[in-house]
Amino acid sequence: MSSFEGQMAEYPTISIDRFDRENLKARAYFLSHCHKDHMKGLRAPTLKRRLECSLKVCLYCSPVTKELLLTSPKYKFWEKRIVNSEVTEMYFLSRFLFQGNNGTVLYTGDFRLAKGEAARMELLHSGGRVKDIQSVYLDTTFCDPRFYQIPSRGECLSGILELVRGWITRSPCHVVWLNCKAAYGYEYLFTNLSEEFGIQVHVDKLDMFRNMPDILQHLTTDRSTQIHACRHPKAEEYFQWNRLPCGITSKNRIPLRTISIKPSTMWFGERTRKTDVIVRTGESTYRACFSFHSSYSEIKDFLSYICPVNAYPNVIPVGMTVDKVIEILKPLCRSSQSTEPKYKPLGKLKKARTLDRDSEEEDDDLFDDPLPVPLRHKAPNQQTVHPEVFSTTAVSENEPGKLRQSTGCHKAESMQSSLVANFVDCEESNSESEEELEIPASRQEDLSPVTPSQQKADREVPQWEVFFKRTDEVTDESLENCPSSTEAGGSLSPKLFSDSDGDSTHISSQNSSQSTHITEQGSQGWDSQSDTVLLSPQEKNGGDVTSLNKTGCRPRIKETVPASHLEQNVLCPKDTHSDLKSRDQDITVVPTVGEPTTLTGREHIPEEKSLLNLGTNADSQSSSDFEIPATPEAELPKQEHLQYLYEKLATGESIVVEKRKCSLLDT
DNA sequence: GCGATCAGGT
DNA sequence: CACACCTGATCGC
Repeated sequence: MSSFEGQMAEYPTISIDRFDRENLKARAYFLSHCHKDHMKGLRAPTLKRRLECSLKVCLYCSPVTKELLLTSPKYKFWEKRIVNSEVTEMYFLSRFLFQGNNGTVLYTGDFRLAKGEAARMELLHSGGRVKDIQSVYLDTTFCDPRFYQIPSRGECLSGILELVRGWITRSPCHVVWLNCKAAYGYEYLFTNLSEEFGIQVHVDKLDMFRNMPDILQHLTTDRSTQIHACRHPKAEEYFQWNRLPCGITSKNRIPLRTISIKPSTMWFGERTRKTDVIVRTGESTYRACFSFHSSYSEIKDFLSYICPVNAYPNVIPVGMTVDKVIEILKPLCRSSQSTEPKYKPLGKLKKARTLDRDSEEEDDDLFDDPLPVPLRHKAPNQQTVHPEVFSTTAVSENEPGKLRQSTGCHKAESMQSSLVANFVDCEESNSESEEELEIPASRQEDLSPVTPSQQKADREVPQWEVFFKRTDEVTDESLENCPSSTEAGGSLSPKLFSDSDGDSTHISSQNSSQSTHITEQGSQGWDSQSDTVLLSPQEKNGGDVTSLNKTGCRPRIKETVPASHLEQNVLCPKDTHSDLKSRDQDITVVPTVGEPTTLTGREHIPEEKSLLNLGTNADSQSSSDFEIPATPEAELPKQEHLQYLYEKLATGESIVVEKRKCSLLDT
């Protein structure tokens, strides 16, 4: 369960995966995926009211997330306020990378990345090197030595396929029920099963996938299939009586023979031999290994690779404490690894400021100073916000050719001061106040969007600068003032399965590791296992990464990835005029969004960015970089640092050199 | 009546 | 073990 409060110390004016409390004041929202624990407050009346008053407030999420979100009427009010942030959907994970004056910050969302895979993620690299990441807000669900290793996705999928095969091939009346807990996230499992056996998977509803053909084709509402993933509150009880959640108990008058497979996380210690990706828990019940999150060793591998200055846990595993988790993360962060001086994030440049900043801003200077260095390593959600000024740039990878940048500098007012003012000026009136400028329609069109529906939204897209401003527009008071809104086993081969009691294992993960075949397929999911590789968008047919590959196109493993050229991918909001100014100073949001679930579909979006990645490389990064591991350990003298400095020097910006200190969350 | 929270269960 | 919900009870508005 995510305990992330929604705000990042570096960019406190935006909120991610949390929409309550302090987050009600955010200038922009980001949703990484549609799991309830990441949607807290998203449909609350208070937020809804705020939207009605603040026309600039938008929600950034991937098309797939948008699609799933809007399937529920409860979230319909967001429809016109959703901005497509999809960029590199090839990752199965949903993550956002923010690049701005306060440093490059990565919010991982929930993710699972196999060892070594970070090296293939273009968004994390620049110029053949790992980017200089100031902070990472990490999915630490399994950041506990107890969860040292979790069988790879490919291994797990392989085990499930074999289990299913051993059952459904016995007779048409032998059916399996996939007892899935979460609403989304198992799509890759369904699509792989469907593809493998040529049988669609029965689900209760599939309208949410209506625009995701690659998933849709593998699902059905016809209960006569042999593979079910339907759900019902009393499903377990039904199952006891050989009744599936959808109610059927027989086929052609012949009683069904059913087995249930419950995807659940299985983990193994550092030295334990990994085995049993499938465990038999009863006469006709099994548990199959399945994880949405990275294992302890995967987390460490990932973190040591990106080597950020700071790492903040988004989740505190049960039985752990924040301090303990931090103790684990800290040694993997830069400050503790080398003594080299590191450069602090630069504050906004004066030069940039003058250029970008809106004239209206009053006390810009007050906030000019570079952020106090080490961004506070306080808790992720720090209440005290420092006023900061910065310009933002959003790049959309979608349209390679069109890069829109928006830059602007804003300084933030202190919360108090801005509250009222903003509320009055901006929120109450639909017309944008000075701060929130209207974006020329033409410009907006340029933004990345894609789907028709989105275009509309895009038009209303607020300017990035606004988001990052520190002003808080909403106060309780203001909220109140707003107008109220109107609106069986036994027969299976012993080798394959083991009884939960113990001993026997069945489908060994070790063996399965060889099944590259399966693994490949598995790569579609968001998380790729060790052998799986990230797929490029194209492979998916424009579809989602996740799941799907199967449809016709088999994912190739080792694809080089994606690319998100960060620089290119920016979602960009407004401001054309300031365009290319000092890019460095702008905040770039590079959402690499994917549904954690496997849905990363972009199917509904035609042109898609599929092209995005591939082709163009933005700056210095070339796709070839993937193949080249970016010397993880090479801590320092990074070229990028030098390059960074050169750029700063070239633009006349000031550079602050900081002595390296270890400052991982100072708590 | 609704939402938020907690407990409990799958 | 944990997860990602669900349900139901309680409390407050």
